[in-house]
Parts: sequence; structure tokens; C-alpha cells
Amino acid sequence: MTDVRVRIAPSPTGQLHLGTARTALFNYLFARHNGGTFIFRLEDTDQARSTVAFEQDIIDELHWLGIKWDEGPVVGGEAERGTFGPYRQMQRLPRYREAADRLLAEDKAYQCYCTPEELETERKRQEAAHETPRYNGRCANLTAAQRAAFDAEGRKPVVRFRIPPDRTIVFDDLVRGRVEIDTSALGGDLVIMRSDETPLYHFTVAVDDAAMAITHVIRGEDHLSNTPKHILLFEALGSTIPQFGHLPLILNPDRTKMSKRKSQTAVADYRAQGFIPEAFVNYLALLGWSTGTEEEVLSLAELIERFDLSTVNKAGATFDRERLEWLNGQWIRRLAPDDLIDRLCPFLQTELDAGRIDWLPSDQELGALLPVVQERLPTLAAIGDLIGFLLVEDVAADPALIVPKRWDGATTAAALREARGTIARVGRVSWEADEIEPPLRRLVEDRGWKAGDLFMAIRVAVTGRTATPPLFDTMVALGYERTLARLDRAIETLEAQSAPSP
RNA sequence: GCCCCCAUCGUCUAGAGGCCUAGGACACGACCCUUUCAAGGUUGAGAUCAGGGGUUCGAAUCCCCUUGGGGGCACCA
Repeated sequence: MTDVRVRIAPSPTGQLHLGTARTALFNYLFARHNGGTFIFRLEDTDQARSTVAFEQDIIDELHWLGIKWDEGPVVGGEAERGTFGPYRQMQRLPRYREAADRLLAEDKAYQCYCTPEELETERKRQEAAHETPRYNGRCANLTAAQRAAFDAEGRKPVVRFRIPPDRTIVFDDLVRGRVEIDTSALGGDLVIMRSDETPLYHFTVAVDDAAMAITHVIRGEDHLSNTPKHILLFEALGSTIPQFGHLPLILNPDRTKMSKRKSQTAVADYRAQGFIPEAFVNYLALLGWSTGTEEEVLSLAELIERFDLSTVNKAGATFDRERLEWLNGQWIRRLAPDDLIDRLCPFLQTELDAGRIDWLPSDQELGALLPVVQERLPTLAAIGDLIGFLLVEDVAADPALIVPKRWDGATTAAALREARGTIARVGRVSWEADEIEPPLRRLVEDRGWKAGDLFMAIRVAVTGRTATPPLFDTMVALGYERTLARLDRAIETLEAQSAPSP
């Protein structure tokens, strides 16, 4: 095989989309597995919808995913890499113009003066007549005089590429096998240059893939039907036709192509919600592909090692957030403590900014908590819920939650008072989980209580919630004074409530 | 409407003619562990392999048809 050259060519008309990320990943895995080159090209010819903010988002999120390109444009301080540049289509305009002129000169393309209104009218007529919408070829054979007349009218022509009327285009798709499409299904001659002289997608993609010596075009299945247009263009340009591989689409729960309308599609949103790139990449790789073994938790390096385009599935795959969360938990549990602390910090900051906590823990405090916290985090963003009660001045425990089912308010208050005494006797100096637990268990035994009842009452009194990390570790983290203070407050509340009204 | 692609548990998938009375994972149920919640372990339920025809000694696997789903048909990408 000649040196593999693949690319991801997003257009900055929106945030990095899940589907684009998956396509980027598969291209990247394919390139790395085969020792090839992975190219990043920005398709920014849709000036009306492209923005620098979107461009930055795409770059940031690709970086976040760990997908690094070998060749690519100047972006945010990074110099251009590669010798096939520029890698930004708006900087390649002269090349498209030159290619279009060549096709024009060879009569493989022609100038079309039909106005958008005329085309629209024709399209409507065809629809009404239940005909396949296609360009009718009205300008296909204009004489020089006719063209001059249109020019004199001030009409600005587009350039149309001649699609041969009755040819069958055949190609061997790397994931789908042999595909045949008749040129009559292509909608007639194809506009390749707008009247404002900017090029259109199908044209730029062929010109650039040829110029950048792309060997394998790996993209979403939504481009399958467009592939004959590209093949025809490669031929007309006298370029080598790359191999194609069309990936199955990622689907909404209703099995339509995943869209912003129906699903969360921005990679940035998943990042903000506390997914980590290890899990995200792992999940994306498993949408439409598997190793063929029962291995599922795989690092980027392992994915590269095992990736095989020929075993990619053909059918679309529904995005399943629950499975992503499970994988995220798997990967969070595998993180080294210091690493996890670093990743948690921004999420704690978010909690602080939102006013859900009153201060940030030190790295040391957070580190001490990690053993009981790490396996309880489905996402990094769950940290606030998990330990927030440690980072606020006070918690207001709901008396209804403090009182166990078997007890009433007065009993609970009395039990907590005894427990408070026992805990206080442990003392600040020997304030460790295994110093607190035994005396409390003895108390439970002496009084004939259920350990669960007392512990739950203490838990709610001290944290304000029923689901927390292990109780004794929690009290240690809270500290001696705050634990006692919260117990006192809960006891007061309960007593005030169960006292007979005056 | 026309063209193309696809079809195994709810979901992601294994399966390249006999290893399949279809395996794994997520989610779900039960149990174990256990101070709650998780995590972990065990286990259960869950797919007549869309339907129908072939081919074959034998089909989830090959062929055809039907049905269903998706995608594409722009001076968007």
C-alpha cells in the first residue's frame, strides 16, 4: 500500500459535532494503525455560516479528544504543518478557480446563467409532475453570442460540471463493498462555482483531496450517494481516485441521523458535563465498530493497535448515553489520584461559581477523599453532588429524613444526643474513621438499636442527605467541630419539633 | 417521487455454512457484600437472528422477493 493519507475536513459552521468527531477518530485510527498521515483541513467556503468561534471550538475539542493531526492550517498560534497547504479552503480559492477554468477550457464544464428563481420554478414544476428533480441542461450548449447577451444583461453565471447522462459509476467501498450508481440519478450537471466565483463543496473536496494526495476518503454514509460526483470530478481533473469508506451514521433514539434538534451533538457539551476524553473516544470507537473480541474498555493506543476499517459495521448506531456514562465511570476509576484531582478542579470551580458550595477544597483535602469518591463518580460533574455538603457553612437537614422509619422524633433526638456524646469522647486527636466506628457500634449494641437506623440518622444530620460516601470517612472529612455542630443543630431541630406546643 | 445503503436481545455488538438449544456489554430484576449510595461478585429475564421463498446434507451466515428503516437528490457542508 502506498503511504496512507487521510483527512478530516470539518466546516466551521457549528460546534464540533459528535458525528464529525467519530469520523475524525476513525480516520485518525486508520492513519495511525497504518503508519499514515492524518490531515486536518478547514472547509470554510460557506462564508455566511462559518465563524472563528466555531473553528476554535472544533480545534479545542479535537485536541481534547487527543486527536492530533500531522498536517493542518495555522490555528491559534500553531504554525501550519505539512507541505500540501494551505489547509484552509478560503486560502485555496485561486486553485479552485484554476481547476474550474481548466474544466471550462476542456468543455467539461460550462457557464450557466439560470437564476435561482428560474431554477426554483423548474424544481417546483418537476416536483408537481412527480419527476426527479434535476437540472434540465438549458445552458449546456449556449453559443458565445448567447453568453454575451446574458453578460450584457448583467447576469453572473455559475459554472456547471457536465455529468455524463448514462454511465454507471462503480466503486469498491472499504466498508460497504461494491456500490453502483447510475449517473442519471445525480440530478444533472453540477454547480461547482457560485455566481460570486466561490467554489462549492463537491468541487473543493475533489480538488483538495487530489491536491493533498488523499489515498482514503473515510466519511459518513450520508456522502455515499454523492461519491459518483466526486469520482467524475477526479476523472475530469485527471487525478487518481482515492479509495472510499463510508461509515454508518450515528443515530438519534428515533433512528434518524443524529441532529442537534433531537440529541446533544456538541462534543463541548459532553466535556462540560464531566465526560473524560478516554471514555469518549472509547465510546465513539465502539459506535459502528468492535474488536471482534469481548474487550470493550480500550485506550486510544489500544484502539489504534486493533483498528480495522474492514470490520466496521454497515448499519447505523443509536447513541446511548447510559453506556457512555458507564464507560466514563470505568475510565474515571482508572485515573491516577493526582490526575483525577486536576480534572476535578474545574468542576468544583463551577460549583463555586454557581453558589452551590462556599469554598474550594485544597488538593490535599480532595486527595484524602478520593478513595471513597473515585468509584462513585459517573462523571466529573457529579463531584458537587457527592461532596458538596463538606464545602458549605451549614446544611439544613430535613427532620423527616433524619428520623428512621422505626423511630419517632423524640427517640431519634435522644439517640443522636447519645451518639453525639460518644463521638465527642473520641476526641479531636484520634479523629479517624476506625476510631469513631467501634464506640458507636458498642452504643448501638448496648441500646439494642439497629446500626442502620442510628447511622442513617447521623448521616442525614451531618450531611443533609441520605446517599453519601461512607459515613465515618465523611465525618473525618467534615472535622471534629463541624460534625458535632451539625449534630447539635439536628438535635435542636428535632427537639423543637417534638416538644408539645405551648 | 427517483437513486443508494441497511436489517441479530430495548441499546451497542459477537457471529464470514455445521463450534449457535445465538455469546458479551449497557440498561433492567434478584441475590451476595454492606451503615446509605456506589463499586464489585453471582445470577435471571430479554433476539422463533424483520417476513417469505430458494441454494445446501446443513443457513443468523449465500441468492431472490417483500416489508421496514435510513441516507442522498441546493449557487449547504
